[in-house]
Parts: sequence; C-alpha cells; structure tokens
Amino acid sequence: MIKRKMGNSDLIKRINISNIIEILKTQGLKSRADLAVLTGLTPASITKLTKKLIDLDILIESGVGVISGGRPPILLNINPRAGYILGITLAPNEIQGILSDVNGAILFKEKFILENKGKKHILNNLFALISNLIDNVNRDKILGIGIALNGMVDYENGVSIFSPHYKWKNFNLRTVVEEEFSLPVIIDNDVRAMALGEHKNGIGIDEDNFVVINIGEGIGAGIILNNKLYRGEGYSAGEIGHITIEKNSIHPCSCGKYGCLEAIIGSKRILNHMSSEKGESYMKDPSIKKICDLALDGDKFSINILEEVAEHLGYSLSFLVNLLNPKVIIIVGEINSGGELFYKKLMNRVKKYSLKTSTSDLNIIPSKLGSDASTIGATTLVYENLFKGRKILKI
Amino acid sequence: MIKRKMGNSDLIKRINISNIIEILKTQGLKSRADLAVLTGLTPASITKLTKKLIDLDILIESGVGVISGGRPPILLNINPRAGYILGITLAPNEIQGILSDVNGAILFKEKFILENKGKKHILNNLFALISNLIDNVNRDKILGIGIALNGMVDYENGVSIFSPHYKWKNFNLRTVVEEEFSLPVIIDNDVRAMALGEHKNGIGIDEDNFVVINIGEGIGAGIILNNKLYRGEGYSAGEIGHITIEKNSIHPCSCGKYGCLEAIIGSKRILNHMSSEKGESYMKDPSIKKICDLALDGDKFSINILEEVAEHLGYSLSFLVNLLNPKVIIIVGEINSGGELFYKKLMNRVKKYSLKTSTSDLNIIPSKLGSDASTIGATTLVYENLFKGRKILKI
DNA sequence: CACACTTTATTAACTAAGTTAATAAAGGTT
DNA sequence: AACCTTTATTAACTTAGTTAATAAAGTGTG
Repeated sequence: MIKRKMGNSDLIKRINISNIIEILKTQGLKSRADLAVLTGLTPASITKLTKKLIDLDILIESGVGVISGGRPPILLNINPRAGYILGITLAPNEIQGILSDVNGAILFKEKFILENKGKKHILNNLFALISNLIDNVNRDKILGIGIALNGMVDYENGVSIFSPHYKWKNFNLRTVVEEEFSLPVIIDNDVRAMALGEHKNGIGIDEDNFVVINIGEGIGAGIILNNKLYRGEGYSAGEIGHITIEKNSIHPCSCGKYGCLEAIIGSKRILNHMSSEKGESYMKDPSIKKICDLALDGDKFSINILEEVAEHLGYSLSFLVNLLNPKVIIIVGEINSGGELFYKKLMNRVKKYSLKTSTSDLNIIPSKLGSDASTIGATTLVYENLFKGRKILKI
Repeated sequence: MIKRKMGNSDLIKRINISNIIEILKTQGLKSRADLAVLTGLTPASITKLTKKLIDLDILIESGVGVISGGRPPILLNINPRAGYILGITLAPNEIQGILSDVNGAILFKEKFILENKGKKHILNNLFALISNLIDNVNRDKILGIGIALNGMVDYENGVSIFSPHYKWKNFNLRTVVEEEFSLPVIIDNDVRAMALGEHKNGIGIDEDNFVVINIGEGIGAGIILNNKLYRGEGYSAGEIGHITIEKNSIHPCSCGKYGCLEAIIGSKRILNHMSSEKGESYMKDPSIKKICDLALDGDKFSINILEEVAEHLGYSLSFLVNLLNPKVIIIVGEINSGGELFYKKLMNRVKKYSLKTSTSDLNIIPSKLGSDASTIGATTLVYENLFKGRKILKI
C-alpha cells in the first residue's frame, strides 16, 4: 500500500529547512548568499528562514567569511547546543549509550553489561543507562532517544517484531520507553542504524547508493538507495547473512537452513573451526581480531582463514553488486583488523564474480565509526526525524 | 552526489495534482469529496485543482455517483483523450511501437523488423515507425515518446551508454529523436521500463517494493523499492543475469565470465543444450515456448529443462529475496508458458534458499503485459514525467 | 407537498511561504 | 570622497492551501 504525501506550505518549509541544515552539516560554515545558491532559494527566503532558525537557537552566526570586495558574508553554523540526542544500542550481551549534540559530537558514553536476558532486567538496565546519560545536561534540551537493536524491527510503529537474542516477539519497545521518559523515541534494526549513521556522520555522506555490511556472529546489510534507507516490504531487507552459498552444505545456521553465509564465515563458526583444527590452546580468549593480528604477523593458518572469509564474502557481495550497483560498500566488524591483506583479497573476489561495469567505480572500505557504528546510527534515527517524519522540532 | 529538491508552490501543486491523477488512475472514478478524503486536502482545494485540470482537458466529469441522502456526487475521471503517448522498444532484431492514450489503452501498434544493425538503418526504421504512429492522431495531442532499449542507459541524459546488441557507445539517442520530431523523448533500459509499466499499468499497481525479472537470451531485473525505480549508481542495477551461480564453470557468458546465471539458463544456452543432447531434429524452429508446451504434455526431457531453470532461477532469486525482501516478483518471458508446473517448482526453490520471514508474504507471478511489457513500459516513461521530472504538461 | 436533513460542491476572506525588486549595509578601489 | 561590489534585508506581490460560510441537489418525513 502506497502512502501519499500531501503538499502544503508546511512541506515546503520543512524541505527547505532540511536542505539548509543538511548543507551546513555536510559542508560546514556557509553565508546566507552561499545558502541561496546551494538551495536554489532566493536570498530573501534564506533571510526569512535563517532568522527563524536563529530565533529557535538552531543556527548561530559564527564569524565572517572571506571578503571579496563587497559586504562581508556572515557565516552561519548549526548551533551544537541546539539540543542533545541519545543513541542506544541493545546488543546481545550489553547496552551501549551515547549522548551527542546535534552536530554528532559524542559528549558522554556509557555501557552496561547484561547479566541475563530477562525482559525486566534488560529494561531496567536500559532505563538506568538512559537516566544516567540524560542527567548530564539540561533535560529540556534533549530532543529524543534513538535505539538500535538486533532482529526484525517495525520502525514505523516502534515494535520489535522478533529479536533473536532477546527472544522478544511483537514487543512495542518504543511505547514503553516513551512512557518512562516522555521523550520522542525512534527504534530500528542495528545494521540499518549503522547505514543511517554512515549516511549522516560517516563515509556515506553525500552518497546516494551504498551498503553497510556488519560482520560478527551474524551478517547483515544496511541498504541506502536513491538516498533513502531501504527496509524491505516486511522490515526484513539486508539479510545477506542468510543467502545460501553452499548447496547441500553440512554447516547448520541459526535460521534452520544449511550453508548460509553466516553459518560459514560468521565469527562463531570461524572460532569453532579454529579450535577444532588447532585445539583450544592455540589462542586464549579467541577472537577474530586476534586471528587478524596473527595473519598480519604471517601466520599461515590465520591467513588462510582471512582468505576463506574474503572468498565467501566477496562471492556474496558480488550478488549484491550485480543487483544493486552501489557506489560504496562499508564494512563494520573485527575483520577490519585484517587491513589491506583482507581488503585486497576481498575486492579481488568481488571483481571476479561481478559484472565489470558495476565494479569499475566501486569502493569497499572499512567503517570509521568503529564499534560505535550502531550507537551513533541510533542518534541518527532521531536526527532524521527532526524536521521530517515524527517532526521532533516544532518550527 | 545528492540532488536536492527545492520546495516552492510549484512543488506543492505538482504533488497534489499527481496524487489526484494517481488516485483516479489506480482507483477509477471518484467524486471531489472522495478525492478530498483520499488526498488529505480540503474540498475547497480539490474544487480549485480539479477546475484547473478540467479546463486543461485533463479531467472530465463523467456521471453521478451513488446518492446517499445528499447532493449527488459528480464523478471525475481522467480524460482518455487528454493526450497520446508513444512507446517504443528497440529490441535486438525488431522495433515495436504503440500509441496509447493517457489511461494506458493501446490504440495503435506497429512492428518493424531490422534487416541489419547499422545505426543508420535502425534510426531510419525508428523514425518511420514513429511517424506512422503519430499520423494516426492530432499531432498537437502527442505528449511525448518513450523508448526502451537494451543495455546500459543514462536515463537522466538520454544516452545509450552501451548497447550490447547494437554496439552503441555513449550515443545520445534522446537528442537525435527530439530534434527529428520536436517532442519530449525519454529513454531507459528495457527491463526498467517493464518495471515501470507494471508499476503504473500492471500487477505492481499500489505496490511499493517489487521486482520484474525478464528472462530471454539475457536475464535482467527492474527494481522498484520505496515506490521508486532504482537504477543504480552507474545505471547498472538489476544485472541478475550475471551473478555467478557456478564457480569454476565451463559455461562462458557474453560478459566474458563463466558460470553466470544467463550463461546457464538463458534461452540461447537452453536451446543449444537441447540440440546438442537431442539433435537438431528434435524440434524445428526451437523455442522456449515449445519446450514448455512439451513439458506440459509430459515430455520428460522438457520437464527436466524446466526444473533445471526453476532450480537455478530460484537459487538466484533467493539472493534477491534475502537482500531486498520484495513483496512481488513478476516474471516476463516465454518461460511463463510453463505455468504452474514451472512456478510451483520455482517458488519451492526460492523458499528452500531464502529466509522464512522474507518469503512468507512473497508472491511470484507471471506478467500480464506479456511481450509488450517493455513497450507499454516505455509509455510509462513519458507518463511518469507528465507532472514531475521533465514536467511535460504545463499546469 | 413543503420543510428539514444530508451530502457535495463552491466561494470569499485569510494565511503561509516563496519571489521580485528596491534598498541598505559594509567593505574595498580609484 | 565617490564609486563599486557583494551581502543582507525589507516591502509589496503571487501562489496555493485553509477556514468558514453558503449554495446546490438530492432524500426522508409529517
């Protein structure tokens, strides 16, 4: 069912204000004259709009630009103190949270370890963490709370349809948190949050078509196409971890099938495989990061593992590349420690299995947001809704 | 590079007029009161807008609706004679063309066979076919010409970046045709045109997320996500025919790789395979349609072929389903003659290799537009631009 | 059959947002 | 000091949607 957007003056205003904010966020300080050129609006309209935004403390004048023989341009910037956004990740064994300003700068950071996965325990920890973060600043300045969590999430209605790690089913997390704190809450799947984070604060800035691949125990993709996050008909897009790369495989997957990508190169399988081949003593506190370190030191076995991962991941990404012809693929996960060793092989494999025209301009690069990717992405969930969707900021 | 849309009153008007046209096109006759509810606009605005559209001959009043104890509703409809649209398909060996009204009804149809693939010959035939079609109606009423062609097409600039069948490279077809006829021309890749056609005139009406798969000598996908056609960063999305389904395969593909989907189940390979297994005498004028017919008659060899196609296609579609979680997959091609025999096996294979949550609501169905799919789609290219993009209709 | 009631459609006055065009502001240049 | 250039602002105007009152055209009821 198609949702139709109605056109009225409010829509115009929000489009134009969004454009101004977007330009300042991605390109930094600009004069009103610059903004007029960049938005396509008249100087008169820019004056009106920026006056309103300055009155609302959303923009500030900050200094004078380069004078080129006329009246000096007054530079405008987003007021970092316009408001604060909370970003939370509900990870399988812990809850991470950050408090950031509207420019995306991280001001405070907290992490709680989950002792068990009872719903009450999780919520108690979540509430405590949110309270701690909120207490750092003036409560009136908090714009909203973004929450990224594992599994299938109904972004529209704020419902965790299914969380494989918490065993939640159709749990309206948004309402619960909104009622506790009386603040706007937006929730979404963790990998999708990463993609949004990269789009607004990371490498994906100014990119229309890119994909974030998160590699851990599971493997998922956050897909941005036509400059918009794609969630799928049933909020289930991006499940690249469950494509079958081995028919008649002996490797079982958590989904019930055999031969899924994540059943073969997911961290759980890789670490199991290592200990069964090399014994428990080969590595203590085994991790993908340690395998990467060993590989970079020249350890043959670890190099082989990295190459196997690159082979299978590259093969799987080639499907995505042939189908979607993205500009960039951003990778999140410990595997990034493999560096050039890993990426060279990976790109090689993607090229081997993909149509040439789709790989000629393709970049495959590690995320710079690191392990905070989904938590930063969670703040972006709120950021995205400042002027559109939930319309958190009244203007 | 992200393109920003500017908000002004023209945008409001076009959004609201588009919505009205869209509702009338997909849901048929509506009163002004209905339109007010369906668009979210006030009755007053609907009166203003519809008055303008009636003055421009775009809408007509046609009859009275069901009276429910008040003033009788006057039903509005799109005036089928509001204008005519030409749709053309430049196929490898022929040029097809139709003239349709704005409601999508096909009024005239023509087909020219290409004797050779010289650019001049192709253009001469194209011009002659367009002339023939135009001559059927008042020239002033022709809104534009949509052209669907094989290969990579730069829709934005009207350039055939690469046509594998015609060997065109960076040929600005749009300018050539626009200068010949002084009419707006829109060109796009043939499979993408099919997807648009299904979106506006076919099964995909009212669907946000679906994919059209065209199966012939080559295999391609037209992808509509978030209610919008996705073309890819370099106009190269949808190349599902070139995903590698057999590593270390002996089957060469036209793209230079081995083991591509279309190298294994493309019509050329299937027919070659058949004649090498069964000899030239097994079937005269061999075609996929005839194989389907034989299979439906119980012929074991042909059934095997259909099952092989279903296996490989199903496997490939499972990647798409896991990645994109579409609502519908629409299939175009002679293989549709295989009917239930084919579709049952196909759905079975897709389910086998896909995540359950992504297949529970999935439909895989044959196109109803048939062999005209891309030509009808070509008219949609123009239709899409009536109020947006090229803004063919001045309002 | 007149009158009330209901639903649909229209109209006039109003509001919001962008545009046009004139003007002011603030610096440098000759 | 007079002039030029670029930036920013202001006032009058245009466009499109909204509000609220009114008209239009039927049905139902006493």
